[in-house]
Amino acid sequence: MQPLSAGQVEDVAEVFRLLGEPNRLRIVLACLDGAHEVGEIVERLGLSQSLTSHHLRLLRTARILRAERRGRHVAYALDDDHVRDVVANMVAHLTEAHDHHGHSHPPHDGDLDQSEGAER
Amino acid sequence: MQPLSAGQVEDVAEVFRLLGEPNRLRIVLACLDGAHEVGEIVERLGLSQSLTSHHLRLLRTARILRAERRGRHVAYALDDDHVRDVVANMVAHLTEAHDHHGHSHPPHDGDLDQSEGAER
DNA sequence: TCTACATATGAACATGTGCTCATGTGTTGG
DNA sequence: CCAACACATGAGCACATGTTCATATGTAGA
Repeated sequence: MQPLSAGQVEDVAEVFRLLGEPNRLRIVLACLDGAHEVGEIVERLGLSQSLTSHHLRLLRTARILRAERRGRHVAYALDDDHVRDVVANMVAHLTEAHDHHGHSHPPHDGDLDQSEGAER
Repeated sequence: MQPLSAGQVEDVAEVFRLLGEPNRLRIVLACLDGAHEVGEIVERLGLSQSLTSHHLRLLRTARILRAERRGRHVAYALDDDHVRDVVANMVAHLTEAHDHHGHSHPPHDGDLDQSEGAER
Protein backbone atom coordinates (compact mmCIF):
# COMPACT_ATOMS: atom_id res chain seq x y z
CA MET A 1 0.00 0.00 0.00
CA GLN A 2 1.64 3.21 -1.15
CA PRO A 3 1.66 6.28 1.11
CA LEU A 4 -1.51 8.31 0.80
CA SER A 5 -1.68 11.98 0.01
CA ALA A 6 -2.62 14.41 2.74
CA GLY A 7 -6.05 14.83 1.22
CA GLN A 8 -6.64 11.12 1.05
CA VAL A 9 -5.69 10.69 4.68
CA GLU A 10 -8.17 13.36 5.66
CA ASP A 11 -10.89 11.78 3.58
CA VAL A 12 -10.35 8.43 5.20
CA ALA A 13 -10.22 10.05 8.62
CA GLU A 14 -13.49 11.85 7.99
CA VAL A 15 -15.33 8.63 7.28
CA PHE A 16 -13.87 7.08 10.40
CA ARG A 17 -14.78 10.15 12.37
CA LEU A 18 -18.39 10.01 11.27
CA LEU A 19 -18.57 6.34 12.19
CA GLY A 20 -16.96 7.17 15.53
CA GLU A 21 -20.06 8.58 17.12
CA PRO A 22 -22.27 5.93 18.76
CA ASN A 23 -25.60 7.31 17.62
CA ARG A 24 -24.37 7.85 14.10
CA LEU A 25 -22.87 4.37 14.06
CA ARG A 26 -26.21 2.94 15.21
CA ILE A 27 -27.91 4.70 12.34
CA VAL A 28 -25.43 3.24 9.87
CA LEU A 29 -25.75 -0.19 11.45
CA ALA A 30 -29.51 0.07 11.14
CA CYS A 31 -29.08 0.75 7.43
CA LEU A 32 -26.87 -2.27 6.81
CA ASP A 33 -29.88 -4.41 5.98
CA GLY A 34 -31.44 -2.10 3.44
CA ALA A 35 -33.22 1.23 3.28
CA HIS A 36 -35.16 2.57 6.25
CA GLU A 37 -37.40 5.58 6.64
CA VAL A 38 -36.44 8.30 9.07
CA GLY A 39 -39.39 7.60 11.33
CA GLU A 40 -38.34 3.99 11.58
CA ILE A 41 -34.84 4.94 12.60
CA VAL A 42 -36.09 7.48 15.10
CA GLU A 43 -38.39 4.98 16.74
CA ARG A 44 -35.97 2.09 16.60
CA LEU A 45 -33.04 3.98 18.11
CA GLY A 46 -35.02 6.11 20.50
CA LEU A 47 -33.35 9.31 19.32
CA SER A 48 -35.10 12.62 18.83
CA GLN A 49 -36.27 13.36 15.32
CA SER A 50 -34.10 16.44 15.14
CA LEU A 51 -30.95 14.71 16.27
CA THR A 52 -31.53 11.86 13.87
CA SER A 53 -31.99 14.28 11.01
CA HIS A 54 -28.81 16.16 11.88
CA HIS A 55 -26.84 12.95 11.90
CA LEU A 56 -28.45 11.79 8.69
CA ARG A 57 -27.41 15.01 7.05
CA LEU A 58 -23.79 14.47 8.00
CA LEU A 59 -23.86 10.90 6.78
CA ARG A 60 -25.55 11.93 3.56
CA THR A 61 -23.12 14.78 2.86
CA ALA A 62 -20.22 12.41 3.43
CA ARG A 63 -21.74 10.04 0.89
CA ILE A 64 -22.08 7.33 3.48
CA LEU A 65 -25.86 7.23 3.24
CA ARG A 66 -28.15 8.03 0.36
CA ALA A 67 -31.61 9.57 0.67
CA GLU A 68 -34.62 8.65 -1.40
CA ARG A 69 -38.08 10.14 -1.23
CA ARG A 70 -41.02 7.81 -0.72
CA GLY A 71 -44.21 9.75 -0.70
CA ARG A 72 -43.84 12.13 2.20
CA HIS A 73 -41.32 9.90 3.86
CA VAL A 74 -37.59 9.73 3.16
CA ALA A 75 -35.69 6.47 3.20
CA TYR A 76 -31.98 6.23 3.85
CA ALA A 77 -29.68 3.47 2.72
CA LEU A 78 -25.96 2.94 2.30
CA ASP A 79 -24.75 4.95 -0.65
CA ASP A 80 -22.09 2.42 -1.45
CA ASP A 81 -20.86 -0.93 -0.25
CA HIS A 82 -17.55 0.47 0.91
CA VAL A 83 -18.87 1.31 4.31
CA ARG A 84 -20.78 -1.93 4.63
CA ASP A 85 -17.55 -3.88 4.23
CA VAL A 86 -15.58 -1.69 6.60
CA VAL A 87 -18.23 -1.73 9.30
CA ALA A 88 -18.91 -5.42 8.94
CA ASN A 89 -15.19 -6.06 9.06
CA MET A 90 -14.75 -4.02 12.21
CA VAL A 91 -17.77 -5.51 13.92
CA ALA A 92 -16.66 -9.01 13.03
CA HIS A 93 -13.21 -8.41 14.41
CA LEU A 94 -14.36 -6.66 17.55
CA THR A 95 -17.01 -9.23 18.41
CA GLU A 96 -15.13 -12.42 17.55
CA ALA A 97 -12.83 -14.28 19.85
CA HIS A 98 -10.79 -11.94 21.89
CA ASP A 99 -12.85 -12.47 24.99
CA HIS A 100 -9.79 -12.87 27.17
CA HIS A 101 -10.72 -9.40 28.35
CA GLY A 102 -14.23 -8.26 29.13
CA HIS A 103 -15.95 -5.57 27.14
CA SER A 104 -14.63 -3.00 29.59
CA HIS A 105 -10.91 -3.27 29.11
CA PRO A 106 -8.78 -3.73 32.20
CA PRO A 107 -5.80 -1.40 32.63
CA HIS A 108 -3.55 -3.34 30.22
CA ASP A 109 -1.45 -0.53 28.76
CA GLY A 110 1.33 -2.87 27.88
CA ASP A 111 4.71 -2.59 29.52
CA LEU A 112 4.33 1.09 30.21
CA ASP A 113 2.11 2.84 32.68
CA GLN A 114 4.04 1.38 35.53
CA SER A 115 3.01 4.43 37.53
CA GLU A 116 -0.60 3.31 37.49
CA GLY A 117 -2.07 1.43 40.40
CA ALA A 118 0.26 2.82 43.05
CA GLU A 119 0.21 6.40 44.22
CA ARG A 120 3.65 7.72 44.80
CA MET B 1 -25.01 -10.05 11.52
CA GLN B 2 -26.97 -10.01 14.77
CA PRO B 3 -27.70 -6.72 16.54
CA LEU B 4 -24.90 -5.62 18.80
CA SER B 5 -25.26 -4.72 22.44
CA ALA B 6 -25.01 -1.10 23.49
CA GLY B 7 -21.55 -1.70 24.88
CA GLN B 8 -20.36 -3.34 21.72
CA VAL B 9 -21.59 -0.45 19.62
CA GLU B 10 -19.71 1.97 21.82
CA ASP B 11 -16.56 -0.10 21.61
CA VAL B 12 -16.72 -0.18 17.84
CA ALA B 13 -17.47 3.52 17.75
CA GLU B 14 -14.49 4.26 19.97
CA VAL B 15 -12.08 2.56 17.60
CA PHE B 16 -13.59 4.45 14.69
CA ARG B 17 -13.41 7.66 16.64
CA LEU B 18 -9.71 7.19 17.37
CA LEU B 19 -9.03 6.48 13.72
CA GLY B 20 -11.09 9.52 12.79
CA GLU B 21 -8.44 12.06 13.65
CA PRO B 22 -5.99 12.75 10.79
CA ASN B 23 -2.83 12.86 12.88
CA ARG B 24 -3.79 9.76 14.79
CA LEU B 25 -4.67 8.00 11.57
CA ARG B 26 -1.29 8.99 10.14
CA ILE B 27 0.40 7.44 13.16
CA VAL B 28 -1.53 4.22 12.70
CA LEU B 29 -0.79 4.22 8.97
CA ALA B 30 2.88 4.66 9.75
CA CYS B 31 2.71 1.59 11.95
CA LEU B 32 1.12 -0.59 9.31
CA ASP B 33 4.52 -1.75 8.10
CA GLY B 34 5.92 -2.77 11.45
CA ALA B 35 7.12 -1.21 14.68
CA HIS B 36 8.49 2.32 14.77
CA GLU B 37 10.13 4.30 17.53
CA VAL B 38 8.50 7.46 18.77
CA GLY B 39 11.29 9.65 17.45
CA GLU B 40 10.85 8.18 14.02
CA ILE B 41 7.15 8.91 14.03
CA VAL B 42 7.68 12.42 15.31
CA GLU B 43 10.20 13.20 12.60
CA ARG B 44 8.33 11.43 9.85
CA LEU B 45 4.99 13.10 10.52
CA GLY B 46 6.35 16.45 11.59
CA LEU B 47 4.28 16.51 14.76
CA SER B 48 5.48 17.77 18.12
CA GLN B 49 6.84 15.14 20.47
CA SER B 50 4.19 15.94 23.03
CA LEU B 51 1.29 15.69 20.66
CA THR B 52 2.60 12.44 19.25
CA SER B 53 2.92 10.99 22.72
CA HIS B 54 -0.59 12.04 23.66
CA HIS B 55 -1.99 10.36 20.58
CA LEU B 56 0.12 7.28 21.15
CA ARG B 57 -1.29 7.03 24.62
CA LEU B 58 -4.85 7.04 23.35
CA LEU B 59 -4.05 4.46 20.71
CA ARG B 60 -2.25 2.31 23.26
CA THR B 61 -5.03 2.49 25.83
CA ALA B 62 -7.53 1.51 23.17
CA ARG B 63 -5.37 -1.51 22.33
CA ILE B 64 -4.87 -0.28 18.82
CA LEU B 65 -1.12 0.08 19.25
CA ARG B 66 1.28 -1.77 21.49
CA ALA B 67 4.38 -0.26 23.09
CA GLU B 68 7.69 -2.04 23.52
CA ARG B 69 10.81 -0.70 25.16
CA ARG B 70 14.03 -0.74 23.17
CA GLY B 71 16.84 0.63 25.25
CA ARG B 72 15.78 4.11 26.07
CA HIS B 73 13.53 4.26 23.06
CA VAL B 74 9.99 2.98 22.79
CA ALA B 75 8.66 1.34 19.68
CA TYR B 76 4.99 1.20 18.76
CA ALA B 77 3.32 -1.34 16.54
CA LEU B 78 -0.20 -2.55 15.84
CA ASP B 79 -1.43 -4.53 18.82
CA ASP B 80 -3.49 -6.77 16.63
CA ASP B 81 -4.26 -7.32 12.99
CA HIS B 82 -7.87 -6.26 13.39
CA VAL B 83 -7.08 -2.65 12.75
CA ARG B 84 -4.70 -3.41 9.93
CA ASP B 85 -7.49 -5.12 8.04
CA VAL B 86 -10.03 -2.41 8.73
CA VAL B 87 -7.73 0.41 7.78
CA ALA B 88 -6.40 -1.36 4.72
CA ASN B 89 -9.95 -2.13 3.73
CA MET B 90 -11.04 1.46 4.09
CA VAL B 91 -8.01 2.84 2.32
CA ALA B 92 -8.40 0.38 -0.52
CA HIS B 93 -12.04 1.30 -0.97
CA LEU B 94 -11.55 5.02 -0.68
CA THR B 95 -8.58 5.14 -3.05
CA GLU B 96 -9.74 2.74 -5.72
CA ALA B 97 -11.86 3.69 -8.67
CA HIS B 98 -14.49 6.12 -7.69
CA ASP B 99 -12.75 9.06 -9.27
CA HIS B 100 -15.97 10.30 -10.82
CA HIS B 101 -15.79 12.96 -8.14
CA GLY B 102 -12.66 14.77 -7.14
CA HIS B 103 -11.16 14.40 -3.69
CA SER B 104 -13.14 17.45 -2.59
CA HIS B 105 -16.68 16.33 -3.01
CA PRO B 106 -19.05 18.58 -4.95
CA PRO B 107 -22.40 19.42 -3.33
CA HIS B 108 -24.04 16.12 -4.28
CA ASP B 109 -26.40 15.62 -1.35
CA GLY B 110 -28.61 13.35 -3.35
CA ASP B 111 -32.13 14.36 -4.21
CA LEU B 112 -32.55 16.53 -1.16
CA ASP B 113 -30.97 19.85 -0.33
CA GLN B 114 -32.97 21.54 -2.99
CA SER B 115 -32.78 24.70 -0.89
CA GLU B 116 -29.05 24.94 -1.44
CA GLY B 117 -27.64 27.17 -4.12
CA ALA B 118 -30.48 29.70 -4.19
CA GLU B 119 -31.18 32.19 -1.45
CA ARG B 120 -34.87 32.52 -0.79
C1' DT C 1 -56.32 25.73 0.11
C1' DC C 2 -55.91 24.41 4.73
C1' DT C 3 -54.33 21.09 7.94
C1' DA C 4 -51.71 17.48 9.51
C1' DC C 5 -47.77 14.82 8.83
C1' DA C 6 -42.74 13.85 7.93
C1' DT C 7 -38.43 15.63 7.66
C1' DA C 8 -34.91 19.37 7.49
C1' DT C 9 -32.63 23.33 9.31
C1' DG C 10 -30.83 27.13 12.37
C1' DA C 11 -29.49 28.98 16.83
C1' DA C 12 -27.64 28.33 21.19
C1' DC C 13 -25.40 25.81 24.79
C1' DA C 14 -22.66 22.42 27.25
C1' DT C 15 -19.19 19.30 26.66
C1' DG C 16 -15.47 17.10 24.31
C1' DT C 17 -11.10 17.26 21.93
C1' DG C 18 -6.64 18.56 19.72
C1' DC C 19 -2.89 21.22 20.59
C1' DT C 20 0.89 23.61 23.15
C1' DC C 21 3.76 24.64 27.07
C1' DA C 22 5.85 23.15 30.95
C1' DT C 23 7.37 19.52 33.70
C1' DG C 24 7.85 14.65 35.25
C1' DT C 25 9.62 9.88 34.66
C1' DG C 26 12.75 6.52 33.07
C1' DT C 27 17.10 5.05 30.83
C1' DT C 28 21.86 5.14 29.20
C1' DG C 29 26.61 6.80 29.36
C1' DG C 30 30.49 9.17 31.77
C1' DC D 1 25.80 10.01 40.96
C1' DC D 2 24.96 13.26 37.34
C1' DA D 3 23.87 14.96 32.99
C1' DA D 4 21.75 14.16 28.65
C1' DC D 5 18.49 11.85 26.03
C1' DA D 6 13.77 9.80 24.92
C1' DC D 7 9.39 9.68 26.07
C1' DA D 8 5.15 10.54 29.13
C1' DT D 9 2.00 13.43 31.56
C1' DG D 10 -0.76 17.40 33.39
C1' DA D 11 -2.79 21.98 32.92
C1' DG D 12 -4.89 25.17 30.15
C1' DC D 13 -6.90 27.13 25.99
C1' DA D 14 -9.19 27.61 21.56
C1' DC D 15 -12.17 25.26 18.88
C1' DA D 16 -15.12 21.50 17.28
C1' DT D 17 -19.17 18.71 18.10
C1' DG D 18 -23.48 16.52 19.98
C1' DT D 19 -27.75 17.77 21.63
C1' DT D 20 -32.07 20.36 22.28
C1' DC D 21 -35.60 23.76 21.19
C1' DA D 22 -37.88 26.22 17.96
C1' DT D 23 -39.06 26.81 13.33
C1' DA D 24 -38.99 26.09 8.29
C1' DT D 25 -39.78 23.21 4.18
C1' DG D 26 -42.14 19.91 1.64
C1' DT D 27 -45.83 16.45 0.85
C1' DA D 28 -50.36 14.15 0.99
C1' DG D 29 -55.21 14.25 2.07
C1' DA D 30 -59.92 16.56 2.85
